[in-house]
Amino acid sequence: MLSKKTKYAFHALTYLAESQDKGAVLIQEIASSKNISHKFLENILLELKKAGILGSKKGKGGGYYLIKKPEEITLAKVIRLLNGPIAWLPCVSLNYYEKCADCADEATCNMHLIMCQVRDQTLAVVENKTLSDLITKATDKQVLKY
Amino acid sequence: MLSKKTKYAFHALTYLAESQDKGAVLIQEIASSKNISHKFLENILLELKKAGILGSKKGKGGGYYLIKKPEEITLAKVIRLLNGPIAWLPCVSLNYYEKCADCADEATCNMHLIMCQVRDQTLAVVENKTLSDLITKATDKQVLKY
DNA sequence: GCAATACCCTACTTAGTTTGTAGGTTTTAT
DNA sequence: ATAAAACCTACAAACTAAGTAGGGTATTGC
Repeated sequence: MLSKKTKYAFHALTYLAESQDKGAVLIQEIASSKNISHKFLENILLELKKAGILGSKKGKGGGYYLIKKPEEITLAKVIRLLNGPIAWLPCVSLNYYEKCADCADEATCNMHLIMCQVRDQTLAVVENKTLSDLITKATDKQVLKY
Repeated sequence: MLSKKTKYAFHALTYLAESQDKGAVLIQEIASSKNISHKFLENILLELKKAGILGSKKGKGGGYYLIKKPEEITLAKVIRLLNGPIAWLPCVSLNYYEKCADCADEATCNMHLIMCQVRDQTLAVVENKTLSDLITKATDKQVLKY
């Protein structure tokens, strides 16, 4: 299951994507609009900034804004950042790999092979979907849900 | 990520599948063979029993045994039982469905649709793989790993 | 300049889940 | 009867997620 942190991140990102023409957006504006604790959201936006997804401007008139195009921000990147590994086992994780303690040979381990399949099937979706697939079209207004 | 409980369940099930001809197997035998705390494993086996996967025999000479053929026990069933929902969001879960608070219409929610895809891709694997895909062939001995 | 603004940073608290432990009860074979 | 083994309830410890607190620091508008 995706953590609240991850969901909040997607909420904030979609909000920012829809406000791209307005320049920097206040944390407070996103927080109250999406019903997220201001301080909690602050941490999330900071993480997204450190990951190179968001930029920020300090001082009066400051705020956060996207520094990438929505179609360049994959769901996989956001999920890995806020939620952690996508794989079900450390030994099949591409970004958080850890060797199995009780396994001699990954090439012949049945569980390993099956979990690789699960990972690849999942990645086939989330590596190819981006923020642009989440944002609502102006002409086709709808509520984002998750 | 799969919990230890889930991994332990798979370890125990593979052990039992490989011991099918020997009748009831002691908790202690599985626990020490797979390096699992006896008492913790006890709870897991009990859950598997209540789910109709295992049978048991009390008293002297008792133990646990499979009451289904390995090829009838899907990974999905075990994962749902010990690990919880397979879906990434409650609103796309087939077995643990919950409505989203902040969503009016699932049919038009972009996130909902994408998460359905992830779920279906995952299920395509784990609903079609069974315990028989995990057990080692007698002629092709290998170590199970996860 | 300077005060207001708003991001930045560290640490802490609270709540919930996972993992594991303890001890007793019931059932069965011998 | 007795020993063996599953069954059951409750609790404890460890870990993680979620949220809070308070100040520090850079920038901007006036």
